[in-house]
Amino acid sequence: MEAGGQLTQSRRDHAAMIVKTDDPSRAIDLDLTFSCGQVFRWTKIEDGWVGIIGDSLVRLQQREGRLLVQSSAPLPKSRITSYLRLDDDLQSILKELSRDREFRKIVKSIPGLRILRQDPWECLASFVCSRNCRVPMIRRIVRNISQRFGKRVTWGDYLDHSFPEAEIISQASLSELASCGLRYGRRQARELKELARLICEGEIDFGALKDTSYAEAKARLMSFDHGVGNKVADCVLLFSLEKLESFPVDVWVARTVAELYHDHLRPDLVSKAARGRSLTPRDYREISDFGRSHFGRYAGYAQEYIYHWKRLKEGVC
DNA sequence: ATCCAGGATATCT
DNA sequence: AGATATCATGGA
Repeated sequence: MEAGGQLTQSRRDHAAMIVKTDDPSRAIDLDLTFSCGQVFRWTKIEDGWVGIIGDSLVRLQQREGRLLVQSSAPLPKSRITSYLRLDDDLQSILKELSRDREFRKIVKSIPGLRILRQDPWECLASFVCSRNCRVPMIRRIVRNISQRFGKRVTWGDYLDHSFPEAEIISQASLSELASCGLRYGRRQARELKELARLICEGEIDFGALKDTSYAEAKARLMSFDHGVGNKVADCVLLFSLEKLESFPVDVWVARTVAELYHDHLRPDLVSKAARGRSLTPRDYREISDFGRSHFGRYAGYAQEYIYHWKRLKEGVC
């Protein structure tokens, strides 16, 4: 191919694709969406967010009523809109969730926060690693795993690594995994390896889980005793398996629900959650079930708004 | 130093 | 079935 053709090809790859977000139903705030603790591998560089979708390095820039998208390799626009869940009518969802004064206040303070549609394996691995960690540490662990086991991707000045396939992790050494910062000695490393193996062997089939009900998919994910309990399962179901009714409960959500909706919970649970005490499975179920019954089919969105609003208010992030 | 983090599991009563 | 003990680490 002649030089002119290559230049044209190169320009086409690096030209910014425009995704329109001017309609209120497609509103999105990248800062809120990437820093709300649902995903751990996007970083803000200058005025853009850089991360990986599939095997491509992607840079997203927020502009008035639109997003500018650039990537190291051509990506169909549908891949971007799917990842960002721009197919969710955010305006309608938030309207449906705004059933009380407290929640309307929350929505008003952080409009444009969206749930993403993540890769299930990366999401599962991330939240298995999340146990006993704060968000910045989760980010570091997931980054370490990617750097050590993922594929190197470069694009201009940017360098990053894809998240390693389950097959790679299923063959990784425990000590090498543990040295990425996983907790509890080699225990979490073993859990991650076992989960990777189950995925490779088809025992965990994300496609099938997407087509299953929330309750069945959750029971399946929790049935292996490899580090996936209530909380991790709910996060994976919400952030990567289309279960928007999932209502994950961590210490922040428990505390905030106890504060805002104390009339709906047992008094002893309210005081326990307010003090940040750890929850029993029964406590977890009570708060999570409340979330689903109060907010309905989009309870997961409500959970994420509550979580991020509280953390911003407390100055944690 | 002490406390805590987007908890899960094995082991009791 | 529901409470309790244990796991074990970087950072504030």
